Amino acid sequence: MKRGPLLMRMFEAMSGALGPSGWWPAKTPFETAVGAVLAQNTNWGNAAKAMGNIERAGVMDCAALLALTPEALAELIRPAGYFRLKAARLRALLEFVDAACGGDPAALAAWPLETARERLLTVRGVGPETADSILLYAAGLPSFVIDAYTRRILSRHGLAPADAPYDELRDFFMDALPPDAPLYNEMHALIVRVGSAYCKTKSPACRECPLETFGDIHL
DNA sequence: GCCCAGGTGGGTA
DNA sequence: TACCCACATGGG
Repeated sequence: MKRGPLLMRMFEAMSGALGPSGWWPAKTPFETAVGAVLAQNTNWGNAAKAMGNIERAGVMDCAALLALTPEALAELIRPAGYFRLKAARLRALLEFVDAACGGDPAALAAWPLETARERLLTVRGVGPETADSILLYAAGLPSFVIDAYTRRILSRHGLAPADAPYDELRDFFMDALPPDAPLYNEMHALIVRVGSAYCKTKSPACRECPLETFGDIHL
């Protein structure tokens, strides 16, 4: 089976079992971008606690966050882990968003996709996954997001090696699927939902997984 | 107490 | 280029 139809079958299997995702779990493009940094290598629940702290402090805004001292920002985001590191990364992203997007990352949509991506990648602390998350979920541009769950699911179904380079896996999806942001959005959301519920690091747990019988190769 | 979670960048050979 | 490591909290 060609890759496009295969991926669409995978999409249908997950979508049929789980229903619509309504992702990213943030209210605005700005919150989405903040969340993308806070969630790096971190349980979403912890990132959400940090987001709640920012919200309650009344500083969920580019200028307001930039006005905080690095120490105050770090303290607000402590529950997200790596809080000193992430305070510096978040600040770098905020400076970029302020200078290049007038404080709203949704404005990235005014640029061609790969141009916006290259510029985001110049920000210290923004790697390919964070950049693609912002492009897709905050700016609505069709940039497919590869994360740990995507790697694990592809590799467990024999579709790609787990340690393949990021951009290769991104191309794996983008060469096979039409450049459709809502499709990429929901596909990645479903992958994370399936991955976090069924596809654990240890013990494949494919029983009851919507992808248990997907494709010819599965565990 | 141990393992894990929606990465990234810097250092060393 | 290819590893190896630091970064840190909170839940199961």
